[in-house]
Amino acid sequence: MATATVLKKGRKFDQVLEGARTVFMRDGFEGASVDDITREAGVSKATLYSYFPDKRLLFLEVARAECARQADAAIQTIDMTAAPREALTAAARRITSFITSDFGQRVYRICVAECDRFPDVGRAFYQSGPLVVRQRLADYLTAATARGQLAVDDIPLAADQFAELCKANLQARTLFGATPCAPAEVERTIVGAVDMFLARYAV
Amino acid sequence: MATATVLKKGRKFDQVLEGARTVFMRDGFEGASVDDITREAGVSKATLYSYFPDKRLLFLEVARAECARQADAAIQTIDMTAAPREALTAAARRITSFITSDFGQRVYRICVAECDRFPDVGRAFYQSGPLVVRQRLADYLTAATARGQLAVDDIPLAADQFAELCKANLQARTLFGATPCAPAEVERTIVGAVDMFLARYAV
DNA sequence: CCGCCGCTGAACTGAACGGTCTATGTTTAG
DNA sequence: CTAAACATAGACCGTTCAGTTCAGCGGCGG
Repeated sequence: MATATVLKKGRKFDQVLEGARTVFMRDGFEGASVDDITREAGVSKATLYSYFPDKRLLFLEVARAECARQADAAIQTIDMTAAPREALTAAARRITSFITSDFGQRVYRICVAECDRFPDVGRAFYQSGPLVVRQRLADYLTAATARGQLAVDDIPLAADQFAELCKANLQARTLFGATPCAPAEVERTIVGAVDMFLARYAV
Repeated sequence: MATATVLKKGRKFDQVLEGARTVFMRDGFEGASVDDITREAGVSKATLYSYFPDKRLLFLEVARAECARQADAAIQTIDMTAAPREALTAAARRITSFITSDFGQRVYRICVAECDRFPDVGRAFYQSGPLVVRQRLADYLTAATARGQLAVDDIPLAADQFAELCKANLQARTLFGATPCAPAEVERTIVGAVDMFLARYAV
């Protein structure tokens, strides 16, 4: 990759990136100081600045890597041939577990906070997260509809609706720290999402 | 109110709060400088610090006021006696218009970003926003179910589901600035939400 | 007319932070 | 073995910013 070649110059490159990841994820962009990052990475400031021209670019690189990681996690495909209830339940479980995970929450929080300052980060997150999920779901819905297992007229809308149903209450709760989400509640949300979706789109 | 009495001392109090509101909403907590706020409020720094011991407390006060304002807006009640389709459509229109509004988006963004540093802000937002909507919806669903117009078993879940369906794609899109949301799309989301909800819970 | 009180505006402090510079290893080529 | 080239640590610099201080101003009650 051209950009990576431009950046990567020494053996401590990954160390810097890893330290930056830790600190940025913990403290956000403004909250993280470059000194913290060097300490965390076990690297000197000059070393850091030899790899990245400034803090902003370092953050963008970390964000890009996180988005890619998220895309990888999301791409674990839905079983395209499974019956609707099974396929949707499995998908819902994946989505809810990401949303309630510490990692998912931190990424979301930072992207929401910083995509004002860094529009690229917001777009990258959206495209490598929600959009991937939406596309996967849409693919499945298309296949299932073709097979006559579902009757979906507006596929993109249905995909969005299902993804959103999986979040019901869970995302807000974890994000604003009102009360922790019990596993039973997650399960209830999943079943509720699948039931509602099938009530609307089953043949 | 006891706390207000402790704080309020002079005629420029509201001026300070208003200026702080403007700047915090525009720039967030870290992004806002106290000097900016005094300039915006047309007030000296000493005056500001005579009302609020520090920036953090000032922010909390602004956030509390914003949450209250949001609660007021949300409280405009659903017509409890209307038929499901009309009542739900009206509710959906209120919810979507708040979500896609500049104001709603800013409040949400700031709360998500800062509720790590200020857990109180997160909780206040949740309780005076999503929770109020949820309660209103639950009240309506209870009434409509009693009237035999709907058949909802798990009322809190159904309320969350409906609120969430209204966000489908709209919130993520506006938040991450991928592409603006056309009014037609909002309408499509509203109709989709109501259709799906009724498919699941109509008698 | 006096004294009080809220307010002003500007100067100041101390700390934090992004970014740079220099002195000191460390590696590699000849 | 030596010297050039590069990597590194961390002191250092300039700036920004929260919060303080203080001398003075204007209006209002007594």
